[in-house]
Amino acid sequence: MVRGKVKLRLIADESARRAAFRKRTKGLLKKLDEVTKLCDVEACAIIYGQNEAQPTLWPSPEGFQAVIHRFMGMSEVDRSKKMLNLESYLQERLIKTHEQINRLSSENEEKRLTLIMYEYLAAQRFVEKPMDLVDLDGLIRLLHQNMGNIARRMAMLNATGTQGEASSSHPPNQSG
Amino acid sequence: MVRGKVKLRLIADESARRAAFRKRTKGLLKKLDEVTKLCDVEACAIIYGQNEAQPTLWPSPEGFQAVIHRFMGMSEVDRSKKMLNLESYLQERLIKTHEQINRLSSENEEKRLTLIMYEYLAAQRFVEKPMDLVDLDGLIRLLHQNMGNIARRMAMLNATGTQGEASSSHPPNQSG
DNA sequence: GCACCTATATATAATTG
DNA sequence: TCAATTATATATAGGTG
Repeated sequence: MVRGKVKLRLIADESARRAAFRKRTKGLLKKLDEVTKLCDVEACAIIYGQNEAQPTLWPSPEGFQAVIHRFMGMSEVDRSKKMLNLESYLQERLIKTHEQINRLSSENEEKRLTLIMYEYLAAQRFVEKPMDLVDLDGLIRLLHQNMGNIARRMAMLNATGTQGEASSSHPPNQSG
Repeated sequence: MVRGKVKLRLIADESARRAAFRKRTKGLLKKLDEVTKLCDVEACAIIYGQNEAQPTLWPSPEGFQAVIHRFMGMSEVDRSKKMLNLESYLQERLIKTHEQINRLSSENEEKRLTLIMYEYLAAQRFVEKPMDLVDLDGLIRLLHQNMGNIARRMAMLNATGTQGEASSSHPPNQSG
């Protein structure tokens, strides 16, 4: 019997498949480690094993996050334009949101969403200064209490600054 | 001279390093392809090459996004608890936000933020039904126009349903 | 720089304990 | 199931055009 050589399709035998998965994942991560060290590049990977509760993150949960955040941030160069269409990315997020709405319940989820809200408001300058980064509960209360003011300011800006066109991209065109 | 064997540290010669990078990246992606096919697992990877304008995404920009969204969604099981601390994740986002505030200018960024806002409102049920997924500009107008109503409903919910505690995590404690 | 080549190093399928 | 072994397949460093 020939050793080695397998066809490039799903390994039928389950335990053999798991064995192959363990070995190959190990090999893969080693290669990843090598290429990043040898060539000084940043990289990360995630592998969702069949029976694994947790996906494998490389180089580490934190390292993985860091690289993903770099990617998701899309703020260094305008990678985004060539890599993925922004509109379709937004639409995908929107769809995801709808899928998730029916599942929302936990307090943590509420916190997450409130923070997202804060991101929006801060970016739009509807809230003035960085709030305490630690007290999320306080942040939530603060946002809710201030919704009236925020809405007012939004309405004002909307009334004065509206371009009103739903067509193609032209910047707001206001000087310093 | 001995062929093969290199030490696991940065390759000093630039062109040799780039050659190694190309070869090894190719090999790496092949291995990734193999393990996913042989063992039927979901995986993705991103590699930021030194001189590359775009990072290499595997299996494709779209496939990469899909896996990352699965990960970022954190809604299948409660991976999040073990994998990363939610609070620290939120804080990191918050810091990122502040870093980005000073750079915001493009219309696209405004759209992205508005959509984030919408995610929040939809999840909180402050907007009733899925808006048209295509007309982002319309969505933006709609949100701005409705901020008054939204704020009113928020204030009401806040007044009636407030738990008011800023302490540790305890669920709202409401039965069926 | 790239494509190919070939010697060598490495990864791993199949087997054994 | 896991670890170790070993035969084989594959990846790749260094070389050539």
